[in-house]
Amino acid sequence: MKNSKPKYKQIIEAAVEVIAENGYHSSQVSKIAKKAGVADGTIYLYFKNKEDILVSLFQDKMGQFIEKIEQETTSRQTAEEKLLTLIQTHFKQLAADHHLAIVTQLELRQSNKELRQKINGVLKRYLNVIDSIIEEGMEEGLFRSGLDLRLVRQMIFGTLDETVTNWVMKDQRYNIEDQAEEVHSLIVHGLTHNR
Amino acid sequence: MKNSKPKYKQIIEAAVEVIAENGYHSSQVSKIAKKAGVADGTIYLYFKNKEDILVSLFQDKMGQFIEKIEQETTSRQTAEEKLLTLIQTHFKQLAADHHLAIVTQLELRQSNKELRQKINGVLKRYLNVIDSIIEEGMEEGLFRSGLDLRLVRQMIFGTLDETVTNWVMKDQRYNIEDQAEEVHSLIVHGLTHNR
Amino acid sequence: MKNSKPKYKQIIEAAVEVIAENGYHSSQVSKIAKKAGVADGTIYLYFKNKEDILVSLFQDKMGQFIEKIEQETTSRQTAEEKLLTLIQTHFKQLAADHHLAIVTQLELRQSNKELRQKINGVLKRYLNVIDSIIEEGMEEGLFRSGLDLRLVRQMIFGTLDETVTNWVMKDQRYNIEDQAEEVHSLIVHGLTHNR
Amino acid sequence: MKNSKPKYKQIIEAAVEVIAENGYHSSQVSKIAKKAGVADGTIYLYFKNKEDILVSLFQDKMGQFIEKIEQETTSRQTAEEKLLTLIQTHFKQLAADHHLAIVTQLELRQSNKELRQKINGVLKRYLNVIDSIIEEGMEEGLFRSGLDLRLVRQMIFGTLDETVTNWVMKDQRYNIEDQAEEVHSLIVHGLTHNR
DNA sequence: CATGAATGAGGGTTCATTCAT
DNA sequence: AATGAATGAACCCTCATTCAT
Repeated sequence: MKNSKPKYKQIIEAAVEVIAENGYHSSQVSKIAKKAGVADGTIYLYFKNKEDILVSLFQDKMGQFIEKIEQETTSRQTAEEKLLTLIQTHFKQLAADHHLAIVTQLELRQSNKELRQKINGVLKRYLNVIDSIIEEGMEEGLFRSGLDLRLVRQMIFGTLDETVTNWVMKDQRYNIEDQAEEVHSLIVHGLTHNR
Repeated sequence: MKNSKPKYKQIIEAAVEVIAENGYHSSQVSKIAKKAGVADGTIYLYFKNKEDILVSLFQDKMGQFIEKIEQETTSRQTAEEKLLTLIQTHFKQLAADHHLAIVTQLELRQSNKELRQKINGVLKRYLNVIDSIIEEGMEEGLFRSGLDLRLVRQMIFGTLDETVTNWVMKDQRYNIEDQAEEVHSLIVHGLTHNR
Repeated sequence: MKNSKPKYKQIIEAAVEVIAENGYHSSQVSKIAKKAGVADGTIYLYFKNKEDILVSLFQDKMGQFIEKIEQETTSRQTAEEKLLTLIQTHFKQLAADHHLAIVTQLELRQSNKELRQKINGVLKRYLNVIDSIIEEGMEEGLFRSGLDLRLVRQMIFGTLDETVTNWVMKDQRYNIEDQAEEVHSLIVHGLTHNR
Repeated sequence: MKNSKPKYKQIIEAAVEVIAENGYHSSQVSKIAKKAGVADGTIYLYFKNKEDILVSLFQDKMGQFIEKIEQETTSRQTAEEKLLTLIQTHFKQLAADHHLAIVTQLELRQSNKELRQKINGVLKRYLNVIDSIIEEGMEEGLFRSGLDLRLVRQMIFGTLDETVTNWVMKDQRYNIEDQAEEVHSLIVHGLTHNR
């Protein structure tokens, strides 16, 4: 009675698994349908086309991802603590879902420009969280005032993304959560001596 | 006198243009051949297969790219100056070749895992340059000792890559070279007050 | 009512016709699909690849061919009669299907070694029928004992095959069934006087 | 001075080797040219096209083959002896040139109908030798009069051809010359008791 | 809602042949 | 005579999407 209901979810979960296991280019709609336990045609009752599966997948998973980060960071006091929490939560969540990590860091990047732009739309919410923390830090006087918001955001996101991608490409063989503090320190203090 | 360029070069230049203009997945071998002014079959006298064009393109262009960076940085005195020069040269070169920027930042990422691994092989040389500068900075006492080389490298590369990608995705509408100093400052000093 | 034939059969029949009319090397999959009245892709729902069409065609047609020969021969009393019936049935069946005759005698021989080996596998069953008749004839005392089974089999099959091939190459302009008795006589009695 | 002369021969010998070693469909003109030690274009100074190489090869080799058979058979007294000699010489020559055996029995059969018809033109001379022996045998009273010349010719040629082909397909692992007498006996006396 | 058989467009690669040198 | 770089036509197969049931 309820098992047959959330076909939508079923299909998205299947897509994550199939893409993580087979790679983006070997993830045919029929393979996803099979893994989801539905007929090929059924996919098209829930998704406009194949790309729509991927966008929905990303929206769905990233929505939760960001929500969690929003939750965890708001409870912190200072911008510095919030930033640390953001990094820790970012790492923790991807470490907790190996399939998702592979899909977001490696496989979904192989999509075309159009799809990547939609993906960027989803990411905007995450970037806004980063922006808020930076602005708060500047207001607090903790961070230098006059920072170029866009550049800082790119530094932070670029650093996290590159860090996670390298970890995934190394088959997630080390514990990435252990590196949150050092990454945080690098971002906050840079390469030079902390006074 | 006019077509005296060796076919190999001709084809690589054509590939950059075709990919930049049409996108990775719409860049058929026949389109590249046409742009290069040669027959389809001629491509295969100079390249093993389509992937080989792309790998060669990347090796060729990145080879020059890195070489230039190596040249420019070695003439600088301190690690800090070298890092600034690296960033400036990185930005300057991509700003000077819009097509190449599109190809490396957006289109070539859509390739499959196998090709991306070959691309990473080429990038290694660039990462080594970064590593040397960091190590030099630590020896000089300019940078904190005890930095995790891999993390720092990932921060620097991730930041530059993300910065350039955003600039390309915004259709290169602003001058990225102007941002080199601020990016450098962020990396060296972090978000907090310098001293 | 009219297209009720299963697609599998439809495609095989189309393949025989197309190959007989156009020759092996001009028989593209798309041509077979068109003749069969299905889309190109449909072919691949029923056959693994192009070669599989040809192997299946041969298995299917030769299966019936040999079955018929087995049926007809078993009802005969002596080995000599069985051999005559085998020759008659062999000729009769190919005479009844001109397209098939062209395909088996001329076109399928142009296939590569791999395919020809699979074809030989199918032929084994026919060769076994011949062997049985020879052995029976020797046991009956009708044929010389001590005959080299392999050589005799090769003589019989080689003679029939060459006879049919010549008839096909002469555009099947004479009645090959009329020659069954004389061929039989040659095989059984050789060139010399029958006592 | 003389080494460079018979390019024509050089190319034909190269073709036999290349085809025997690589198979018909993997024997590109460039491969033959390389083995012959000439440039690709040079081939076309001596042969009209690729097919012409193969026809010439067959004419050349079969010319010698048949010549030898003509020589050996004429010196024999009776038709029966001549037939035995024909079989022995046929087997002996192919046994002496493994490459040629592979090419004529297996590889050249993969050619298209047109080429095979030209090949048959060359074989006519061989078939004439067979015909003469049969006619002689009938005149001598050794063979039954009233034999259908074409059928007998097909039986003899079909038997020899099938015998040799089987031997080649079994990688020439046994001595085919040893079987000449038994094959001869089968043809002359058939399956039944020799009186 | 669900199915799954059928569709058909699209592209990398080989290789016989040519021809300027 | 000889070269070999250049040509360009030709084809099998995959897979996202549809639609009759």
